[in-house]
Amino acid sequence: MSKGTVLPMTQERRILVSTLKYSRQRESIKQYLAMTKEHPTADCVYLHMKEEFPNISLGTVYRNLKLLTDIGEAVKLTPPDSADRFDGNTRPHDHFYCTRCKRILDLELDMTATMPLHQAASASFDGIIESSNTFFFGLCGKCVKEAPEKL
Amino acid sequence: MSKGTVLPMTQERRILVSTLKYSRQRESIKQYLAMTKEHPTADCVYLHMKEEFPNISLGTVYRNLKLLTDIGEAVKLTPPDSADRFDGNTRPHDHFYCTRCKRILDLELDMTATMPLHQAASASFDGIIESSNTFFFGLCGKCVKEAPEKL
DNA sequence: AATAATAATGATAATTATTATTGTTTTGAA
DNA sequence: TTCAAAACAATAATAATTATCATTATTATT
Repeated sequence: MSKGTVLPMTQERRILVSTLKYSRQRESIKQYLAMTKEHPTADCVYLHMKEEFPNISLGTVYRNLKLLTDIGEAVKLTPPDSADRFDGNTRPHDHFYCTRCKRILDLELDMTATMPLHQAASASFDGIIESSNTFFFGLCGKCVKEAPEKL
Repeated sequence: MSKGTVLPMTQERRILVSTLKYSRQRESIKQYLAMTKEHPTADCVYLHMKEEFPNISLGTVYRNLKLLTDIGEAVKLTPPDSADRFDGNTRPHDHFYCTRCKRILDLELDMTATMPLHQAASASFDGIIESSNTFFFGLCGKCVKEAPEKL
């Protein structure tokens, strides 16, 4: 099965999806997520949206981020020690979380490396594994360069 | 390098560790984490501790969970859609999060399966990867049995 | 095009998880 | 036994997120 962070759609949400109405705000959020590689928090998305929609409400941002996540047009990431982040790249991929600068970076891993993990997990488990997300921790290249002595 | 969820100890915390004083509350929390397989939340730990220490404060539980995590005697897990969980099993292992019942289960994976992942991640990355944690999502065996029709 | 139905919005209140503060008690070394 | 440091309980404060509600925007229907 596919590897990734997309959670299964619920029955309730399926109904909601069928009656989805267009909104300029949601469209703009989707577009922003699609182009950025920053993995922004809800608040960060909010600040960006304010440039286009000065009156946009933070609740609207949260509502749409959840909606986009539920219908599989965005992915929610939950790092330790900070707020949730959102990623418009919905292809299965993993992430690196820099413990110094708190940035999240995409990691497109080799399929031959990820398959055995999924296989091993399924083999040693009696339930059904639908997806997975691996968070790698350490120091990003930028942080290593900036202060290599602090390793 | 080792695989797991233990974040690197900070300088500040290292000092704290060197002057650590005994406390019955912390000892009990540690013992509870060591024996349970439930991956309890801070609040859940708090309720258990109340049986032994009726006056224990939730703040004390949080403080000690963070301390135990920092000195590597516990591991903090950050699932999506719910509060942080704590695991007294500090050996590197991954987790399964049931999207239906929200339980977290331990997954001891085959090393030959996890190594290529770590290697692939390191190879395609210019920083330093110190550890990782994979969250698998799906339905646990119990949920599949209880309602197989709802797959 | 006017109208009706309803989904989405902005404003804001409420909730949840977590951290910080403060005064008191416990611990362990001198 | 004394004393400073650490841990405590109680509680206030903060941050992130969700819920409520009256108004506005979107879509389907006449």
